[in-house]
Amino acid sequence: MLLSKSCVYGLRASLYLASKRDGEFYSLKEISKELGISFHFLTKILQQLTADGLMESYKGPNGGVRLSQKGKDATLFDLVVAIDGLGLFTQCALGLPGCGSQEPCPLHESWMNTRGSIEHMLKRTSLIGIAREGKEKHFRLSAEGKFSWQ
Amino acid sequence: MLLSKSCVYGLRASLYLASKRDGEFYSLKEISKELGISFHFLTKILQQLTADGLMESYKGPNGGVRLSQKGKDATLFDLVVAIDGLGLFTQCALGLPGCGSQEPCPLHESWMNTRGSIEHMLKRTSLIGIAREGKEKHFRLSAEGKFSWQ
DNA sequence: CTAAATTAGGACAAACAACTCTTAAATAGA
DNA sequence: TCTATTTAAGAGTTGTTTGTCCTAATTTAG
Repeated sequence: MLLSKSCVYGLRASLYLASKRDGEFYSLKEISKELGISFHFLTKILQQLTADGLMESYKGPNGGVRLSQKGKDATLFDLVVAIDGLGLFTQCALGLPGCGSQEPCPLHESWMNTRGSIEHMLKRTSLIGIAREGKEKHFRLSAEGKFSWQ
Repeated sequence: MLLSKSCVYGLRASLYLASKRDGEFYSLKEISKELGISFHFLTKILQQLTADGLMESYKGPNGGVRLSQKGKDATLFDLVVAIDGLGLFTQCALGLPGCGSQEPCPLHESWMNTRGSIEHMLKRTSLIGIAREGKEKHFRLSAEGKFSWQ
């Protein structure tokens, strides 16, 4: 698959937060339930995004997580890189180290283009953009339809 | 990563065979050594391609594998599907089951396009096409440069 | 101050992908 | 026929990803 499960869960949780009231904290319990993601697993992933500065967390009753300013400004590319790293956008399609225009593998040229189009797609898509569009078009964020845009 | 290691190894071995003398058998020992791939692991992968009809094998001294006619006609898409399956070309970027134009996830439209461009790239690239081009341009198929086009 | 709710963090378990090893079957050649 | 060479097939091992569980640490409310 293109993105790891961790990455997909992180993206969906981020889109969830982007769709909610700005500045408020939402508990992991609620997010995991509405999106149908394992609570403990999601905790790990969002801890990573919090450590990365894309989210802010608050402990205690009525605590939870929310997007930081950096998170609100983020594109999907920023989130993917935060979780899966840059590999998808830098590595050779055939896994050859040092593949480049100097010593290209047979797929180098084609893959550079395709890879670029993936990167471009993720970079031009912002969290808040999707949140805005999602409210009109009622995009899905969960398998069973538990989640709905406000 | 986009493709599994098994898939990448299968692709590289197929490109290896496409670059060699047509109709001759090449031993897995030789292929694995020149491409720097574990012998036993490569064996498994090429067994799969043989079972799929993309390669033919011959046991005993001077035995080995070669591309079948189906293999010679194959595009990279055929090989990827044989090893990694159709998932990359059918699944939702956010892993949501039943994602489609009826109930799209936020990435559906964009991902359809990107996914299509990956599919198109793999479908327009044939093994023999690369083998021909590789002899001119000396593409790399192995990490340490053990392999060279004839 | 105490209890409850929440995230943080580590250890653990299960599933899968990647790789290794051993034995069997087929074939060629002496 | 016998031996060496090669693919076939299955079992086993290792490592990574995914998922679970338990114990802190923090904060709110009573």
